[in-house]
Amino acid sequence: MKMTPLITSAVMHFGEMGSRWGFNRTVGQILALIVLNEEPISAQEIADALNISRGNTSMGLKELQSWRLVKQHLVPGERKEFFVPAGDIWTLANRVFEERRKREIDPTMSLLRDLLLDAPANEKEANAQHKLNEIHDLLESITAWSEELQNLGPEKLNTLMKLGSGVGRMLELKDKLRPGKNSVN
Amino acid sequence: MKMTPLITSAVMHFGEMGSRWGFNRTVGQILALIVLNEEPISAQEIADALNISRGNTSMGLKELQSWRLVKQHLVPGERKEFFVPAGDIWTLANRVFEERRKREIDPTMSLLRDLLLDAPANEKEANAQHKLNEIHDLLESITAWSEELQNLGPEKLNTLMKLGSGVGRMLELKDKLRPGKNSVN
DNA sequence: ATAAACTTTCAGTAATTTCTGAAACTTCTG
DNA sequence: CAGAAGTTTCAGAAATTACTGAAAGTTTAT
Repeated sequence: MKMTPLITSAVMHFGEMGSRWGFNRTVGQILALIVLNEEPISAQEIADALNISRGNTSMGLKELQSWRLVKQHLVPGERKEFFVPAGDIWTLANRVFEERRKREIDPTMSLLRDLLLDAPANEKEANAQHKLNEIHDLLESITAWSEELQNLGPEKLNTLMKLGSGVGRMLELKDKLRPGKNSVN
Repeated sequence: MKMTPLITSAVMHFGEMGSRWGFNRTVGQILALIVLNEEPISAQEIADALNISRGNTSMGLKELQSWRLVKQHLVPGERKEFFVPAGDIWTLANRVFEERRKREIDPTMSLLRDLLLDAPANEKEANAQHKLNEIHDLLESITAWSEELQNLGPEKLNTLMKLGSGVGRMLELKDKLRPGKNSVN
């Protein structure tokens, strides 16, 4: 399980970036290693390759499973558990988005909803509530959007992508085609 | 500068979430406080309201300025510096996206480009490079997409939003309307 | 030029997060 | 069922990150 120089660079980098992506260095490294290895890899091999303790490896794998980024892979005849990516790159990216949304947006939405229920005690609070409401709506849009894009799937998303700045023009086109209607539904 | 209970809850929550959004607790609290206060607020007032040291406040404000989320606001006749949000909620959200992209995606894209330049040393590396290439392309799409959506601006984005799952159908519609063309451009 | 009012910096400390490794646990095999 | 092969847990240690507060710096007024 010695890593080639190329894989080492990539794994180290994903470790550094890990913390920015919502998990820690080790978890980032483990993920990179699993994704870049065509063969399933055992926990012990991971610990050896990355020079980390077996315990830490176990925790990292647990976290990656909770993010649904890696899954176990049973090799017939082997006692150990092996690990493989939980899907292709597109799937993994989607999972990261989803999990991050759960951790970064949902709790805030929930708090904002609560705070908006109470009647404002005074002028100051009324103003703050207005701002909070704006934030709430924005987060709601972002959530809806990201779900939308996910459902679209990679192919259609790519079509839309290639449209580039044409998206704006297409929206105008649509309005001309179906005057008086605001939705295709 | 005593905070009302509502504002306190919101500020505390944004503090907790701060770390998940890419900055630390204090920075999150300062941002919330500035956004929720209609009046410009001084560094000293912030330090008092949040019970943090003047030094920490200064560093937090510096960071928020580096994210382009707050800006200074000179009150005529006052010696102190006051602070206000650097724009409306939409603008602030965009800035957060942009800054995070710079920190979370750009460095990886750059590394990936480098790693893809070298010829693979063996079978293993060739496979890894293929995966890295997929990741690179995905990140590129994400970047292009987010720029696109930002340029669209909130109004058009909302139109698109309301379309909901109709976006997919609209793409098909487009293809029927302009057979043989793959772009509106 | 001095002093007053304010801001920034940064060395040291405090708080938080991550990692280790030994012990406990689980499964399989003979 | 004993023990071998493997996994997980978790208390304490190590590493990292954030915070304080005093000293240095800046700007304005007189």
